[in-house]
Order: sequence, then structure tokens, then C-alpha cells
Amino acid sequence: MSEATSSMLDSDPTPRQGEVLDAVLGLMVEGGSRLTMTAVASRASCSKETLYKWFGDRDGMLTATVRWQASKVRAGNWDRQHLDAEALVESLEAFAANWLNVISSKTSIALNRVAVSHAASGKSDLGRIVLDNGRFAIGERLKPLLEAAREAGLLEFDDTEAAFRSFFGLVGRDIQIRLLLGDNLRLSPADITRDARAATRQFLTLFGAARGGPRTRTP
Amino acid sequence: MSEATSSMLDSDPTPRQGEVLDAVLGLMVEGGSRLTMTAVASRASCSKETLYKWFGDRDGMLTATVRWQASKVRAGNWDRQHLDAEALVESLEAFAANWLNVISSKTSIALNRVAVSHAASGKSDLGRIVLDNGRFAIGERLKPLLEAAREAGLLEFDDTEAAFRSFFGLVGRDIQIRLLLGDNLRLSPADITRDARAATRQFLTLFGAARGGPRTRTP
DNA sequence: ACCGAACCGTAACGTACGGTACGGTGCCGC
DNA sequence: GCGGCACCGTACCGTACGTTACGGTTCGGT
Repeated sequence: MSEATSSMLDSDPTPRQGEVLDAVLGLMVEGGSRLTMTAVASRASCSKETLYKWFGDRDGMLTATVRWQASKVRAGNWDRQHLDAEALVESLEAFAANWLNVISSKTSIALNRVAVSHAASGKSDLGRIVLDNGRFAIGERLKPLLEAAREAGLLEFDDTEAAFRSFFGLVGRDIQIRLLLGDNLRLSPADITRDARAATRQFLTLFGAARGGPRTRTP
Repeated sequence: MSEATSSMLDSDPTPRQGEVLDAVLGLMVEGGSRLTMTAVASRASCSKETLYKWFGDRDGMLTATVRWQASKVRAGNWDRQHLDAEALVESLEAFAANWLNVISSKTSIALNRVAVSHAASGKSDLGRIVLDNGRFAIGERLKPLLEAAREAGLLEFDDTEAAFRSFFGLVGRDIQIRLLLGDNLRLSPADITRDARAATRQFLTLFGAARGGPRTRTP
């Protein structure tokens, strides 16, 4: 009881526990109704007793799974050196493409569905974690870039949060909600590249500095 | 079995059936886990037998509920006469405010959560209906306005669908996913008015026809 | 070699819930 | 009045699933 060696309430999972959580992810992706403790134990070749010993209960297992997945998708940051117009465009497009890749992945869709279902059932634990590691994490990583670009005279805005939310909207548009609701929207890598470019261009049209800024539309 | 007099597979619900579906909506809004057939029967003061007779099974009841709610939120169209710049701004702001009101309503959040959960469980029936009556319905209603504005020389774009999706993203941004995931984001009527105005202004910056100079081109 | 801890596989338990059956009640047409 | 109908309330059934318990196996420490 007292020991936290395997309770997994705050420590990182062991490799074996990671295998189990990957099994949970696999089950989530394959179809929602099959996500039962017996199915997890079977898939992961472990006993249900072990699941309860490690994760406490079903919610604890789902929470650990969400954290586990979040720990795997730490995306790279932007290059902090020599921020000129071209580097800004490149960084914004990279952020946009990365975000589109995330939200259109099977894993993200399944995870968000589970979290939305969970949020509907009162306790919004999973929803909070998903938001913190998705929407808010990318916000905290992108906002320094936006502010550095403002410092460099490349962008103009008053409210960093508002600017980020506009970028978020231009990139995501209706994609995430459509995917969550089961619309079979196909996003090829080429689509993502094109959409990321278009969103970045639109964002620069809205927030690019007026003089000498990236008003240029060079393809 | 008997004829489709009360099977509700395609006909409109009777007033009494509407009461029952309102009870379902109320239960959905109050908290997801309590949405059980017994709870619906109790709330609506009807027997479970009647529920199964009217709606077939639980999924049929949920589907009827989604359709029922959709039939209640038919929003007004724009004024087709004399479309000038001011009328365009007004119509766009009205669309944006209406959409923000919809997606931030308790009912819409609950309904979308149920539909997302349903989409996770294989059959995407509810998700399709929600999309058709939400995202796609507003698209079909807004696109004629956009094209009329293009005809009138007020907007410039090649792809109507793409223009609409940009508008959709500028209006919705991160609001819907945050609400679905349980973030307690408060949207006051003043916020909605302000956000609708801001989104419209941004949209016109991106797609407004060049007035008095080649300030922007179609992105 | 022995012990205990960790773990696997499986059986068992309790409950929640979808779905069904049945008796009782008010209402309609005749 | 009376048979039929639609409906209410409730008891009931079967199953799925979360949770627990238990016997058997592996393995590291002494």
C-alpha cells in the first residue's frame, strides 16, 4: 500500500507496463466497445489481477494510458536562432503539419473519443489530461515563437493567446470534430503539407507585420 | 410486425413522443452515465415497453433524440435581397454568433459527446446525423451567401468549400473540442458577439475583394 | 535448495443495464 | 356497458463487465 513502486500514480511505467499500455492503445484504436479489462489482459498477456495492482481500477488504467501516449508524442521545438521571415514560415508550417498529423492519427482519435466519453460521465480527468498534452501543450510551445517573431518585427498582435487560437482554428478548422464523429476524412501527407502551408499563409496575412513583413506570397 | 404508425423510423414524433425525447435530452445534459432506459422511462413517466415499442432499441431512441434536437434548431437564413458590404458583414456575424451559441450550448455538448462515444463503437450512425445537422447543414446554408457575395464582387475565392472551412475554423477555433473534453470555458453573450465580429473581420481580411487596391489576393 | 515476491491464467461474484413479459388503468368506438 | 387499444408501472431474465480470489509458475536472493 504505502510503497509507490508499482502503483504508477506518478512514476514512469516500467517497460512491461508500457507494453500493457500499448495493448490498451491498440484496443482503443481497433474499436471502442472491445475496451474491457479482460480484453486488455488477454491482449497484453497479463492477468487482470496485475492490472488492478498496477493501475488501481479501470479509470486509473485509462489515465495511465493517456499519460503514456502523451509522453510519446513530445514534438520538437523550433529553432531559436536567427528568426527571420523564412524561418518563421518554416516553423509555423512545421507546427501546423505536426498538429494535423497528430489529430488525424488513429491513436489521437481513439484517445480523444475515450476522453470525451469520460468527460460526459462527470469526472473530467481524462479530458483535462488530453487537453493539457494536446491543445495547451502546443499552445505553450508555439506562443514563444509568436512572441519572438513579434520581437523581431515579423508579426503584429496584442494578445498572444488570441493569435495562437486563430492559428489553431486556421489549421484545425473542422477536421478534428469530423474525425471524432466518424466522418471518414482522408488526410494524405500531401494534404497535410498543403493545408499547413495554406493555414500559415492565412495566419501571416492576418498577423504579419505590415512593413517588410512576410506579406510576400512566394510559393 | 405492425405498420410504421409509431415506429418513428421516418415520421415526425407525436407531442407525447417529443416529451419523451426531451426527457432523453435532459438526461444527456445532466450527466452521461445516467442515460439508461430505466432512467428515461422514469423521467418521462412512461414504461420501458413503450420506449421499445416506439424506438425499437436504445440506439433507435438515441437516433430519434438527435433528429428531434436537430429539428428544433433550424436557424434562419440570410437576407437574399440587396447584398452589399454591410449586409454581408451582418450576415457573417449572425452565422458566426449562431454557430457559437449552438456549440457552446449544454445540449449540443451533450449530444456531441454521445455521438462521439457512439462513433467509437463502430457504427457511426449518430455521428453522421450530428455532422449532417451541424457542420454540414451550416455549410450548405452559408455557402450560397459566400457565392452570392462573390458574385457581388465582395469576396474573392476559388473554392467555396475551402473558404467556408476557413470561416468555420476562425469562428470555432478550439472552443468545441475544449468544451467536449470538459474544459469549463465560459462564453458569455458578449464574448460570442465579440468573437463573431473578430472572426468575420479576419475572414474578410483573408477573402474580401480588393477595395481600392490590391491589398490581398485569394490565399 | 528454499522462500517469498511478482506474475499468469482462470474461475467466481456482484451489479448494472438492455430487453421482455405481465397485470392494471384510462379511453375510444359501438 | 363492453371489448379493444395504448399506455403505465414493475417485476423479471440474460448477459456483459468490473472486480476479487485463488492455484500454479517463474525467478532472484540467501
